[in-house]
Amino acid sequence: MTFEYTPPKYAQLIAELERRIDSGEYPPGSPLPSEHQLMAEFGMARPTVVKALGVLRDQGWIVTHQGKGRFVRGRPAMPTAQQVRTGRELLDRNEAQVSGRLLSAGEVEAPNRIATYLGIKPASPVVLRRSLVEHDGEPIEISSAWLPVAVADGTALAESADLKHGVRRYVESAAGASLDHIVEHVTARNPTKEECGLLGVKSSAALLTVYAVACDATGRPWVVVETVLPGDRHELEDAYPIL
Amino acid sequence: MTFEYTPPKYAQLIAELERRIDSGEYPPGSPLPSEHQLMAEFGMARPTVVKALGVLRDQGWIVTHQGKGRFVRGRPAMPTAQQVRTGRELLDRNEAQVSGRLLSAGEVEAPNRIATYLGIKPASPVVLRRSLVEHDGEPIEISSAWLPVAVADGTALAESADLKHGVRRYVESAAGASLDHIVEHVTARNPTKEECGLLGVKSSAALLTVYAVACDATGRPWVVVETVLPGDRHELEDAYPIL
DNA sequence: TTGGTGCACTTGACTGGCCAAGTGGGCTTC
DNA sequence: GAAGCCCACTTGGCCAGTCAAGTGCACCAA
Repeated sequence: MTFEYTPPKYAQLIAELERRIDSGEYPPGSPLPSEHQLMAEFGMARPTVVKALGVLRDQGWIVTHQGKGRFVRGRPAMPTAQQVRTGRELLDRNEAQVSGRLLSAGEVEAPNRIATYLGIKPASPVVLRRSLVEHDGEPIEISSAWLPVAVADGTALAESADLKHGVRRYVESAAGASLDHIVEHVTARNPTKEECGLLGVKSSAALLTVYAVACDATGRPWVVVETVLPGDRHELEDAYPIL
Repeated sequence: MTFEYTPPKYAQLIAELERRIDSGEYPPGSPLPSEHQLMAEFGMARPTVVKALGVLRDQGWIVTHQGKGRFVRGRPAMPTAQQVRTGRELLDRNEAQVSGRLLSAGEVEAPNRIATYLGIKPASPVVLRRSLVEHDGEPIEISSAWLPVAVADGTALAESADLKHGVRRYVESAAGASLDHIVEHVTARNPTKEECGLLGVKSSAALLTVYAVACDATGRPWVVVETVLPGDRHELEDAYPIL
């Protein structure tokens, strides 16, 4: 019994056209072969050709002008499935894979900012799990996760043992739903005394802090992951289309 | 002579299904009517129904499981056409509309960071246009635009007069191509002496700095717009999907 | 020369139909 | 009763063709 997988025809056409654009055979600005030419060359019906071209348009490879044709834009410079984002990385980070040490794991009163993000009353009890992340023996980052006690209850998140998986896995099983999107808040501030000692920076240093609120598909927040980085050693990168 | 515009059938189906999901008629988690049921109800052929459902899936309204059906997720919480982004706002900002004053406009040597972003040699000549932005008489932000002289030449960008349009307009006409996407770099640092005076902050304050590199479709950088904000008075927000 | 007409070519929207593949429940058979 | 098969229903993929709408150029007439 053999399992042969042949991709759908339209996917083959997509791959071939991407190859030709990448190779320079279809340089940016040049017109693509018309739908009928592609039908003839690849032996496909028109809807199949159109479907493939629609995907290429949605991904930014080409632009179409009704009555004129389709024109090459080039390999989309924007990574279509976005790049590494701070919040996503924090959510899926595995404590066993990054070197560092757990600072605390337990119940605290929610600071105003965290309470706002989680949609709960200030000073409500939340579970805070905080770690110092090191690289080559140097402290580089303090990362924290804040959850309502109702979510953290019964999970390993409030325990002092290393987590086997990222925070996301625990939250999703407690939530019974999958996390859908992240809202990030970035700001700069001076360190607290504790952070000075942990990160080994002066009290006048500028810290970059990122709060990432992870929500389900209905927009309900489930967890806030936070990271604090010395600004002189790190920068965040992000890319997005204009308009 | 009358011009009546009737949207395509598939667009009408999209609108109607979005309405039903929004109204709660199709609550989250519930199955949508099958393709054949929708064909019967709306009098459309199957490809038309499938096209509409494909758009709803791409926009995050529904999920599909082959063999089982399509299921409602709810109104996508992620704004599909993204929200206001710092870099985009800077690029399209009109000097006549924001209150502030021009600090400088002319040729300087490119700092290392700017030269790297623009893909030119450090200390190459670039045109720097820098403004102090105020709100209610208080300084809140220093915004700058950096361009290779070849791009700025012949435009109003190097002149001391107020710009009639945003930077983007001038760059696009000089480039002969439209700007396609932005790569943002965010970091935190202490202010320079000059910035202390302009922004009215202490020398130990934490400043949030955003560098936005605007590129065309081929990834070539054309301009860097920069903003410097006191971290205690501003924060950046961004939302994106998980996976 | 200039202006307008018409046609060829392009993409957009839609129809009606086909077969394949995944899912789940009911039925048959052991 | 349990295992396995079959079938109905779902979505995925594909085809052949129609009509509409936008673009540009060749051609023709004033």
